[in-house]
Amino acid sequence: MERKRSDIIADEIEGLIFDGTIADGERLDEVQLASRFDVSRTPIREALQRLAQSGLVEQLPRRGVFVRQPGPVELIEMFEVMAELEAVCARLAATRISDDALQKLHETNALCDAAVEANDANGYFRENERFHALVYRQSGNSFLEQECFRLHRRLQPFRRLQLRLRGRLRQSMSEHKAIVMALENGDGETAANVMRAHIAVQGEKFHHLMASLKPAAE
Amino acid sequence: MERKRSDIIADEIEGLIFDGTIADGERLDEVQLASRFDVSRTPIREALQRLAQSGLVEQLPRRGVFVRQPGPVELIEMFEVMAELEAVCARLAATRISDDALQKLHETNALCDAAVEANDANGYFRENERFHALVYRQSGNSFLEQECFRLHRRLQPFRRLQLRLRGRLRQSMSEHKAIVMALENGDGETAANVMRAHIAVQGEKFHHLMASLKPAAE
DNA sequence: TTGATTAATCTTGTATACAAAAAAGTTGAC
DNA sequence: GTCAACTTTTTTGTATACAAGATTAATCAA
Repeated sequence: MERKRSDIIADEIEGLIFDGTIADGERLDEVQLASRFDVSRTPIREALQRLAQSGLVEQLPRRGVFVRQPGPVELIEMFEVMAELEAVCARLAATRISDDALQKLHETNALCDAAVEANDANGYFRENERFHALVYRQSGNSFLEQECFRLHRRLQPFRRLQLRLRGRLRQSMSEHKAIVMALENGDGETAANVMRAHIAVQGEKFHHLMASLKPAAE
Repeated sequence: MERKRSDIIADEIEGLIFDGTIADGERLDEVQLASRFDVSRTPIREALQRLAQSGLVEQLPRRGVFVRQPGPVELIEMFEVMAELEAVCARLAATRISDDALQKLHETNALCDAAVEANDANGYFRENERFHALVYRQSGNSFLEQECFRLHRRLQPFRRLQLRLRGRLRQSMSEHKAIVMALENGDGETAANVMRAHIAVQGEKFHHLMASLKPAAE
């Protein structure tokens, strides 16, 4: 199934927002975007409506659409929900996971480990994504899986920042291992608790996240 | 903030799908809908894209949009996620709820009780909604609250069916009371577990849900 | 009759034209 | 100089026109 043009444009605009080309609070001019992407206003409007529904921009009727980056409070809230959703995945996965998937988790963790040793942040990031995607899948609930991906995607630009914390990679790795161990033991509660703590914004992570928001806030 | 026309149309189309005017799998003809609502294709297309994003219809590029009602498996999955989300709300609310909100929960339950005695299904339904909305709010996480409302709304047409179960109302009431008690005690785990079981589709509820789907399945 | 190839029709996707509302600019009174 | 009412311009929302892909119908060969 091929993608629609407006979906591609929506993704591109999303990119422009994430990389700061379009700043928070700024109005997204339809004609300007139309000329930038060399299309008419119609597909631009479709893309903007898609972004409005995903919450990345706010659409004020008859006034225009504006970039609305989440503030500190909303961001904390979103991470809390992400932590809870992933915790649910972990708990459900504990009783539903396949041996094959457990094997894959071990493999992914090994690659993660190697990336940490090699100080390969990108490699770590990639395998980390894979780890979490595997847990989503092993929840055995594809609707839950989709919801997790949706929120994960929305938090992506902020999530990446977290990993920059000194020593965070190693701690994150040990949490991954604890999660896999709990899954192997079929201990859903432990898996959920570790996963929740793994995602949750707390302690130094909180301060770091706040610090990363400073520039956008002023 | 006034609503957009296409949003109103989207809601109306949603209604047409829910009340069976437009059946599952049917194609939503743009020109037909345009003449029905006496507008051009433009706002119809906007409405359809909104519905596509909410998952109520599926949009196949260059082919059209089709009603896609959830099948049994997806429905069970959605209810499982709803149960987990509400359980999270309950657990968080246990440590965050205000005295005022606890008071309101008691009041709502009293009205619920009265509706059960009076065999007032609609009244029960209304107060039940209020009860759950209060718990969402008291999670202290407005993003979570919104997500709960979103899924709740999507499950609404199926949720209503559940209450028709003989004796379900009284059991549901006692579950509500157990939840409030747990919240009063600040016992998040109990509140979460009771709430999860309260929403989850299991036992007779499962068979009832399946039975209600039969007509649409054949 | 069946099957495949091509032509006609229908439907979606995009561009443009128009209407209506909001924002910006201007004029004039005080 | 400031504020208010009016005018102009800009911008969104809607309708319509056009382009291109998909579906259906039709033609023709085996």
